[in-house]
Amino acid sequence: VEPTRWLTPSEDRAWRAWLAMAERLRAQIARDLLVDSGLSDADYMVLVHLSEAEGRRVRMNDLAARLNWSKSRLSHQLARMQARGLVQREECPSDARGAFAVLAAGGLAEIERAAPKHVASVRRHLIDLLDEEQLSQLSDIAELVAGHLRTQSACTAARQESGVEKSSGLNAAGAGWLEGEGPPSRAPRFPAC
Amino acid sequence: VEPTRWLTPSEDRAWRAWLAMAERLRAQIARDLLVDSGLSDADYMVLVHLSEAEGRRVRMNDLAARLNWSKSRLSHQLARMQARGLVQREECPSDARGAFAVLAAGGLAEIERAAPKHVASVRRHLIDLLDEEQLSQLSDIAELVAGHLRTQSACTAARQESGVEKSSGLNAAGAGWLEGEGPPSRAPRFPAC
DNA sequence: CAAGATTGAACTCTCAATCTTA
DNA sequence: TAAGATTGAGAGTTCAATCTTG
Repeated sequence: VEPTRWLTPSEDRAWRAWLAMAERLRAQIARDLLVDSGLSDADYMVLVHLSEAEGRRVRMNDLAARLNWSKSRLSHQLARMQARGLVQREECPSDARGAFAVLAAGGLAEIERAAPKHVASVRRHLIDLLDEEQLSQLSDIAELVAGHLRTQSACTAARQESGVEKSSGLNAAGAGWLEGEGPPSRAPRFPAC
Repeated sequence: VEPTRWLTPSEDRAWRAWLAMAERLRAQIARDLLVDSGLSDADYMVLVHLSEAEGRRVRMNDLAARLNWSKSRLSHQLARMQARGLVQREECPSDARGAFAVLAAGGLAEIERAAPKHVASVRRHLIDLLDEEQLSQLSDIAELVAGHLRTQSACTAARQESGVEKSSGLNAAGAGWLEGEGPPSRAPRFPAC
């Protein structure tokens, strides 16, 4: 068994800070959106992607991929949005199996109404808090991490084949505890999820 | 009506990169945890907080606050975990209304088994991808943003009282479109949620 | 059979109502 | 009455099965 490289204090700080930011920011912006515009973040994301697409229509499969959603989730979500007049479904001429999700007039109206307040919310809780340098640091870090997760299957496969470590050459000096020994003091600190 | 300050290209880049990182990282680490250890991220977070607490017990109210969860969510979650032998409930001697969530033997065993693989997952998908400088940049940014959202009620109140802008003195030169005009080209780009 | 998409059931989360005690 | 906590119903998500077409 290999020794577990626990997180160093500064790594743990980064991880917990990330967790707090991710959860609170997501929750707050979703809350603002719902209160201000009556849209869930799922609703909004669908409307954004459709509004940006050529002809305001996207194949279901394609849309699910862009949103990183399962087909099932998208199908249920669109059924609800269709019932509210935000989107429509259309058949695909070139492939009879396929279906298009199409932005309906009501959906366009909704997102046009919602967008200004949503932008303000994003500014208030994130963008306007950061200076130019921090903004570009965040972009770089986020693109790096997201890019590394581009292909989920590759990551999962890699994890199962080889051992768990050696993911990159960046391993800092291995300041950590040994497995079985656990984190030091009373009240052990496991890394938060 | 005030003109909407849309996101500049570099701001939009940061926001979309953040969204992609947040969603993919959360999903991947939750997937790893479930496959490797049979725990949901909610399960794991509860176990972490209980394992770190004095006496491995936390008042329900307190635990809900630390997790940023509603009382209702925590109550349901603990009911499920209790049925699996991960936690127990105990009465509070000093306040008969209160209840403690207590880490059960099974829960301790589960998190001890899960933690090493979880740390490896966190390293693989985030920590080991960043150098020391990026790690501290991430910590600083995340703590700043999370700290600003510390008091959700304050934020919500502030938004409703005054207008939407003027959140801080950091406003860059207002490169944006005017309201009603909308984003420029065909296929308008609204800020993604 | 594989790919595109939908369906239903089980599970999780949210919201409002409820119950008990300070 | 307010605080701590639970409950049940409704909404959203996931998982496996299904249906149709390439």
